This record gives sequence, structure tokens and C-alpha cells, in this order.
Amino acid sequence: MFKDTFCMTFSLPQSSKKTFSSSLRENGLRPTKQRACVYWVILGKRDHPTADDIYDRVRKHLPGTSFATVYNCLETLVGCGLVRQVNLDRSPTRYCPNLSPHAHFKCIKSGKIYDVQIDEDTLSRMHSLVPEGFEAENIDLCFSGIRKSVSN
Amino acid sequence: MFKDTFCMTFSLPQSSKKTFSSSLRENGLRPTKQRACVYWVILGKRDHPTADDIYDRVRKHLPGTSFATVYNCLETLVGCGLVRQVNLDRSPTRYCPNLSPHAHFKCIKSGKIYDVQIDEDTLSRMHSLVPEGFEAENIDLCFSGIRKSVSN
DNA sequence: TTGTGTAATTAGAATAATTCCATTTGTGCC
DNA sequence: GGCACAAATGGAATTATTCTAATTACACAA
Repeated sequence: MFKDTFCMTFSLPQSSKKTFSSSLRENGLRPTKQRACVYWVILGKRDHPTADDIYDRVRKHLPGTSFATVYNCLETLVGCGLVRQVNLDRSPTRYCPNLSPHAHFKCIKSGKIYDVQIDEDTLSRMHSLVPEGFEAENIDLCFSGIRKSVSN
Repeated sequence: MFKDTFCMTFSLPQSSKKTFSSSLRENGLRPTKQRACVYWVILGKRDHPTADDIYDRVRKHLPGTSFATVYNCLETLVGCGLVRQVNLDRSPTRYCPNLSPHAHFKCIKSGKIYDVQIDEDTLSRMHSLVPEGFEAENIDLCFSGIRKSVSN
């Protein structure tokens, strides 16, 4: 009856939908409903979900989705630059749609992860640490400690 | 005949031996030969070995050593602050005896990892990114990219 | 020395996140 | 409508690491 049943339970906002489709198309990939849903889930709740979290959330809307698909979609989205992978120590990889240069703070009490903005100045200073002959394509900065004041 | 047979094939330099024993004792732990060997191996070749690498190297000198022991020893040494754990993306954890504040650079071509010194100034600047109400105990900074110039 | 209690080590099983594989399903195009 | 290929699927495989239960080694007291 409805070919796109999934549209009834989730849909990307116009702006994101455009970035989403064009990013994929630029890479010769198709904007499928699974990919859209994974992207939508990551945009929707910015709590740095793991693949597991994403799997659960996606399946609320596309119940047939497999783990392999979630991993495939994540890889694709990361490859297209639509989401970023966040790896903190050995814990499961997390995903975040914040593409601006930022660091992460992990509260070792609650396990929560917070984005920390990096100003241009500090960013370029960090870049200048890289010695002659090395070309840094990527910087990862991560703090860990505790969040005080607020009872968490 | 020799109770400490292992001493014939590896031994910590006097200075390290002291730090080693006292660090452990301060934490109510014993300086065993396995722990000494793991520490010695990490000090000896500073190529950021994985647990696997360390296992191989240790077994050249203490053939009976098990994987569990290597992991136990590493955990102990990290806990005592004698070595540092280095986690880069999802690859196996690496270990390094450089305790001064430093970052890492991973060459995505060769897989090699290099230490990058961080000057006090940049370090404190990075620290000041941490927002009010958060107390950072640890900073991890890691670059990835390629090493140019030298053919590697 | 000789027990004795506890810490450390051991081998192997178990776990957890992720990747692989072989098959099926979906889509764009003639 | 059928063909070619991309994407998704379920389940098996992999890999780093942790756990478990049993054994061994050591520190200290008797």
C-alpha cells in the first residue's frame, strides 16, 4: 500500500535531507531508508550513541534492520563525512553529528560524553606541535575526569 | 641451582629497578619477575608495543608466561603509573614508558606511532578549554596522518 | 626450617564489539 | 519485465580482552 512505510515514523528535516542525499550521491552511493534512519537517529539524540544504541533506536522505526546494516550504514556515513566516530579508550565506538572541530570530555563517574569547543587559536597551536615532516590530517583531543557542581 | 634464572636473560638497569620496586611497594604490590620483565620489555624497545608484542618479547625470556599474566602485569604497571596506555581508534591498546606529557602521531601509511612533545604553554591552553564545572584528570591528544620526506 | 594465608600466575573458557560471508532483496535502466 | 549491480540480511567468524577456577610462589609467624 505504502511503498515508503518508514516515512510515517521518521523523516529527516528538509535541510539535513539535502546534505544527506547529496553527500551520498557525491560518493556514488544511494540514499537508502536504512542509511537515512541511522543518520536521523544520530541527529535526533546527540548523546554520542554506540552502534548498539543506534541499532535499538533504528529498530523502533525499521524493525527488520540488522546489526550488519547498522555497521555498514555507519561506515558509509563516516566515509561521506556526515558523522564522526568518537573513540575513547577501549569502550565501544560512539557516533556524533557535530562536524565542527571539537574535543570530548568523558565523565568517568557517569560515563557521559560532552562536546568541548576548540577555538581557532588553540587549534592552530595544537597543530603546530606536529613536527617537521609529518602531515596531520586529523586531531583527536579528549579529556577525562569528573563533572563537578551538577549532581549527576 | 639459580633461583633467579631469569636474571641471566634480562635485568632492569639500577635506576629503573628502584623506581619499579618502590612504585609497586607503595601500592602494596610485589615486584615479581613477570612484572619486571614486562616493564623491562617496554623500556627496552619504545615502539609502542601491543599486549601481543609484549607477550612475544616476554616469552623469549620467561617462556612460561601466559597472556593473562601479561595483561595482569600491564594493568598493574599502568595502575602504578610506571607505563601509559595509548589507545588510538579501535586498534589494540599500546603501551609506552614515556611519562612526560606528550601526544601521539600515528602514520596511517606505516602504522607507526611517534611521540610528540607538548610544551607547557600549549598544554595549559588545552586545559583551559575544559568548561566550568568539569575537572579534567587526563588529556589525550592524538594526530593521525602521514609522515612525509623520509621514505617509510 | 616449616606451615599458612594471601598475592600472583596459569590455562583455557567466556565475552563483547566488530567484521566477514554467502545469500537475498531492492533499484535504476534498457 | 528483465538484467546488473548496490545494499541489506542472518549468522558465523574474528580479535582483543577479561574472567574463572586451580596452581604456584612468597612473606611472615611459629
